[in-house]
Amino acid sequence: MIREQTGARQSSLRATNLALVLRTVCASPDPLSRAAVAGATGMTRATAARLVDDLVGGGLLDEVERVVLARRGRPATPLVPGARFAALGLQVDAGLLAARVLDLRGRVVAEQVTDGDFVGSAPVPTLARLGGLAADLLAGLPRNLRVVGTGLALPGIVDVDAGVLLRAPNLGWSDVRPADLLAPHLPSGASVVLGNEADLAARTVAETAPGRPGAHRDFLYLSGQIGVGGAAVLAGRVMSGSSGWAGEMGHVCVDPDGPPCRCGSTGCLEQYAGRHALLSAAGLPLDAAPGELAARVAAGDPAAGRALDTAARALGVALAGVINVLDIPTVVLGGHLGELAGLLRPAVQDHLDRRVLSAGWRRPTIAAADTHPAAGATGAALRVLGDVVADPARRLS
Amino acid sequence: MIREQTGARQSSLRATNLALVLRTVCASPDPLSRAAVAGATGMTRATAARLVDDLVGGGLLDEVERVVLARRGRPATPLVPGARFAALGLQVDAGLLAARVLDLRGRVVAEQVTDGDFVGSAPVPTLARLGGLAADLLAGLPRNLRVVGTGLALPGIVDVDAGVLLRAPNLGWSDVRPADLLAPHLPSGASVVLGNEADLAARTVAETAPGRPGAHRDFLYLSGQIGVGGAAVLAGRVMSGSSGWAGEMGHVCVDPDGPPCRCGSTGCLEQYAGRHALLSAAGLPLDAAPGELAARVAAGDPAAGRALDTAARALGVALAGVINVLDIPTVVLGGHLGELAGLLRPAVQDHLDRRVLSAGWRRPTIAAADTHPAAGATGAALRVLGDVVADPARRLS
DNA sequence: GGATTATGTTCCAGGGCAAAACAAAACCGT
DNA sequence: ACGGTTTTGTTTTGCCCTGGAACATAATCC
Repeated sequence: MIREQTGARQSSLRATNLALVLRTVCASPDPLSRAAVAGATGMTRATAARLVDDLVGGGLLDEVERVVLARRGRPATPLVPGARFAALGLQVDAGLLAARVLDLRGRVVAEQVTDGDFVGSAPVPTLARLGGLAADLLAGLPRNLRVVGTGLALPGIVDVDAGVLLRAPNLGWSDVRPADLLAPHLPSGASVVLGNEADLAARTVAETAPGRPGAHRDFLYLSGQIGVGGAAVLAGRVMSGSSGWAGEMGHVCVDPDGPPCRCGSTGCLEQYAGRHALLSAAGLPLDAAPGELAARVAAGDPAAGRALDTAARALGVALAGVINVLDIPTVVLGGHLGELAGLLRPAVQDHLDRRVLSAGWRRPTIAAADTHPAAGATGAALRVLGDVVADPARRLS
Repeated sequence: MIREQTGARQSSLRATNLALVLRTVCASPDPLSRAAVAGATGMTRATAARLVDDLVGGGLLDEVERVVLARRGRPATPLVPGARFAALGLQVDAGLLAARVLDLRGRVVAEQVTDGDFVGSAPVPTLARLGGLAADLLAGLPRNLRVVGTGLALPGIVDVDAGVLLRAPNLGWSDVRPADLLAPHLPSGASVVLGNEADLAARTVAETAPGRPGAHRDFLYLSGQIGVGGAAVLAGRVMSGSSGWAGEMGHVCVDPDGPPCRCGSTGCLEQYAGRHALLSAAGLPLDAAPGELAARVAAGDPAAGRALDTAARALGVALAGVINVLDIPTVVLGGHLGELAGLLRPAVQDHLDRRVLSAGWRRPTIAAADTHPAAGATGAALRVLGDVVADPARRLS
């Protein structure tokens, strides 16, 4: 007999409503009162107040000083997400290591980002170095801050459930269990959740703080790194696929007769719009900044212009295919593609208008992510805090 | 103030559990007893029995005669989905009109399928004719059968919420509101839910009866019609995109330098693997059966072989892209592609193995749907009955 | 024919929310 | 200054739903 799903009981009701209240407060751009929570959720003030009290008791919500407000009636007690809860977000990328502590309000409590070249590095020392960064960060935190978990963003294919990095081409890693290597540096018993870097970067676009919706809720995120990663976000949730390996948009085939890709296929998007591909097609060194390419295009350099056109065409073809399948007509460009968004947009838009079937009804839009460095680390922390927001009852008990 | 979501109350709890019980019984291949429901859901026998009693009272579950079973203890009362509830599924396709009544047990209570050529037909008479079919069907039903709603499968882009068929290229229809045209023939007050034909056909793969899981739960469905439609199914749910326009896999670009498509793009999958494209590339008339093509390939006809190879390559390229983005490594072929699945599989599999990034960890599989004619009509009925299973409380009150 | 066993039912207690009355703390007007 | 008004937060009461345990039922087994 297969357990379909567990039946809901009174405590489930409570857990659901606690989550709803916390989510409502987190989602609001400015502090809500108990009465406002009741209004937003349709609950009675009595019920909302009781749930809020419990959340405040557990530290998941804080009552803050009321600012002067010229309004009639008894003054409200403003509620904000609890500052005591935080999560550690880590990131390993080809060019950097990052550790960042984010609290439930979405504030960066502490961070440490170090540049470096980790292409072809060995997993053990690299993760040990990252663990060291994390340990330093945690040691300097206020005593009363509760770090509820750790997330780690990795540039490759990750088996989330098993906690294994299967393959990270840019790092040259495969079959690594980072949690085991990080454990010595983290507080004992701390769990480490893995995630794909693009998925987690996309999450920072979907939510600006734990539970707070960002500028877009439905979009395709394209992360321009050495390769090209991506993620599809629907209703604010990153689609991770049936095994969490989704979002490899860099290997969508743009031209079956195109150049071979190291993945074994031919004509992958990455071969046209990846950072290395773009720069070398423009005749620039591989470590040049995207801004340099933009400057050359502006100066009328024909090779640079051609490289950009080729990339735009490839992006258009690949994205149109994805949009036709998923019906998500908003594209957010991150990484070097975000920096070049201004130059890429006209041509990409043109291709999308022509190749997306529903373009006549809803024209696809292209936006640039305002990426901060190491967005993956922030996303990893958001991922952990998202669990807290989704099930606060577990933290109360 | 935006209403986040409504708070859960006692009645929500009950509604959730009623749905859970009904879903559990529907999902089970053979009848369950009250105690078995309790076991499967983790509820106590008392609670499960109470919920079952309510569902039986409302006709959503039936107690059936117990067959002799050599087991100790008080004999159980077998429960099955209620036979009183049914839904009407309709379908308009380029080659047929169909009306089918499906009950909650997934049995076809009545059906009527008529062939015809509706390419370039006028919406009003065609839908009137379909309405006539439906009316005849409904008139002949047993008096005690409750038809809870109507679903309509259409071969085109549908705005589900607005109830508008935006564009159906094969029919030559655009901006049609079928509900208005069907209403005169249906019982007054009956609602008509629209859906894309491929989405609904995919649903028949995902569930064999209302709430009963089919052979696959996560798969890409490709429906070979005149064009090529499709749907992505994740966890048994058809992904309809942010506006319900998803699944247009026929217009994924396979080769940007390929032949122009009537959609305005170039090198769409449909131009290689669509029924017309395949047949004409093989030198067959457009109304030939897929079996004829298969026969020619078997006989060693070079043109037919080339057509099939081209289609397989295009399918491989397009599907690999989708699998890389969505991580759904199971493909189910329907329509003429299903009939040719045996011949297509080796080459498509080959392309997928090479182009899917995660193929090394989980090899993509290709299956053929055992399509019955007018699967869209069945899917449309399943869609309506799915609402009943999802919220039985509404039917009790 | 009694013991055993599994199913279905009945009864009571506890937890959680709704509704309404009540208390509190501000602003407004005279 | 002081009562009226208004909005927020709290308390009380009642209802609904599930859990748990005891009981009733209907078969098989020995």
